[in-house]
Amino acid sequence: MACSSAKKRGTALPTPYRNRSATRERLVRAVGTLLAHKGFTALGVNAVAKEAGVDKVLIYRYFGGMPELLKTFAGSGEFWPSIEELTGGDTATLRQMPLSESTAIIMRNYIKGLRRRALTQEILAWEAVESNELTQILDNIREEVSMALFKELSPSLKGTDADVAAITALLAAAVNYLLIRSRTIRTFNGVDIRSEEGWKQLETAIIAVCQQCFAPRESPKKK
Amino acid sequence: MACSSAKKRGTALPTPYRNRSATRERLVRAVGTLLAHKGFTALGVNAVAKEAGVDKVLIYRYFGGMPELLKTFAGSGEFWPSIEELTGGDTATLRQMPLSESTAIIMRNYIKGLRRRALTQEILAWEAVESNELTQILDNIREEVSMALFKELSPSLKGTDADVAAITALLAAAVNYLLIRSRTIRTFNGVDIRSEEGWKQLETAIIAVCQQCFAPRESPKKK
DNA sequence: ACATATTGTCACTATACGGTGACATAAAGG
DNA sequence: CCTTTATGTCACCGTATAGTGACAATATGT
Repeated sequence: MACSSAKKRGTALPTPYRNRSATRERLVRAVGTLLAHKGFTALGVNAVAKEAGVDKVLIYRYFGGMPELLKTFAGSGEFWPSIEELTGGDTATLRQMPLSESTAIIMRNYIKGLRRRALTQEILAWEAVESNELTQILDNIREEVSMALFKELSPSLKGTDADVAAITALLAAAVNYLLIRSRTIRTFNGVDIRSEEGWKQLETAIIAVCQQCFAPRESPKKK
Repeated sequence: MACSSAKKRGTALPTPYRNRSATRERLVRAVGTLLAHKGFTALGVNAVAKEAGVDKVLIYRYFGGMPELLKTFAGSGEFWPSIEELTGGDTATLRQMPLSESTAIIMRNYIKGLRRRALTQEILAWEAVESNELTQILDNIREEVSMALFKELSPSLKGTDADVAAITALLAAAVNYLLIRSRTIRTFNGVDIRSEEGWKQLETAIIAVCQQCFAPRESPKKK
């Protein structure tokens, strides 16, 4: 594709820069850098074109508009932890564990995976105020992954009375919210959500919740 | 709006409509209705002035600008559950309860109090993307209330090993997030966050977490 | 080499925004 | 009564946005 076309007529300009796919890619990458750098409030055709160093009309020519460009951007990276990332790779052994253990591992990987994705955090904040191609794609992936995880852990689900879906929903929602808010505030409920210690604190709390709520029944006293 | 003022100079029209405080109030109320109706993305001097039916220059004359108007609006209503609302009124009896009970009550009141405040939910979403006079005030109130609650429950805090601050932070954060997201998505982790049943499900899950994690130690085995 | 289609630049429209100055009109006070 | 002050209306400025048409420069195919 990168047809680094030969010079044609004379005048060697070392700039064979008339490459459609290259500029397309520059635009897509510009979305990412702009999103990570300035946030989504600054994301518009003018800003993206300026960041990419090309004319904004090419956004319309090559993508049809910002929505399509966003869609392309959404497919250009991994914005969400995959099942492998969440489970640590071996779902087989995870399935054998008690639910209190497996959910703790998953939540720990979830925190780690999201904390290192600055772009995803930005999109998470975006999702709070707007629904567009990008956020919908991310929402779909999230829901698919969680459903697949439930399927994966289904044998473990029998051993508990707790509402696993609701409790894990709460924990994941809490992580999402605190990540979003850490961009604008420092403490939430007295917890420092900007420091490493604060997140260690939250992580151990989450693991404690998993262990307390999903603990295997040792003495089947009731039912 | 229809300032049916007298036509020309003569004759007393029964419309003494040159009232500063009245227009001030109209502007403040316009912020509320606009915020509840169109969301904060539509909140600007032009929109507020149009909604109030007055000229936007009065926003500058009477308030100095949007930030001050927002500040006034923030002081014009109760956007956050008070301690009384969260505790149910009698903090004395609450203090006697085991922590698993008192936190459950507080969380239940928190959900109820926030679910009925549509405007607060809008501001919560706003906080995800921007920091302004209104959101800062709300953040301060929230932190103050939570700190006051901790003080109120301090006698109960001795009886547990759990990190009460971290766990309650998680639960409150989860409620905030799910309320925000319910405006744009229907299900989160398989839970229907738009239905009454879904929130009942979440509420029982939260209460279960409180009971499991803050349960009083019956058998003091360690320490 | 030439004609053609592609790639890119520029200028422009229309719209909306925050903000300000000039001016009309009403109330208040002498 | 007339003057002064407060209240409200209007027109405008500068800026930024999304989007489009015209045109230059380059690559491509014959």
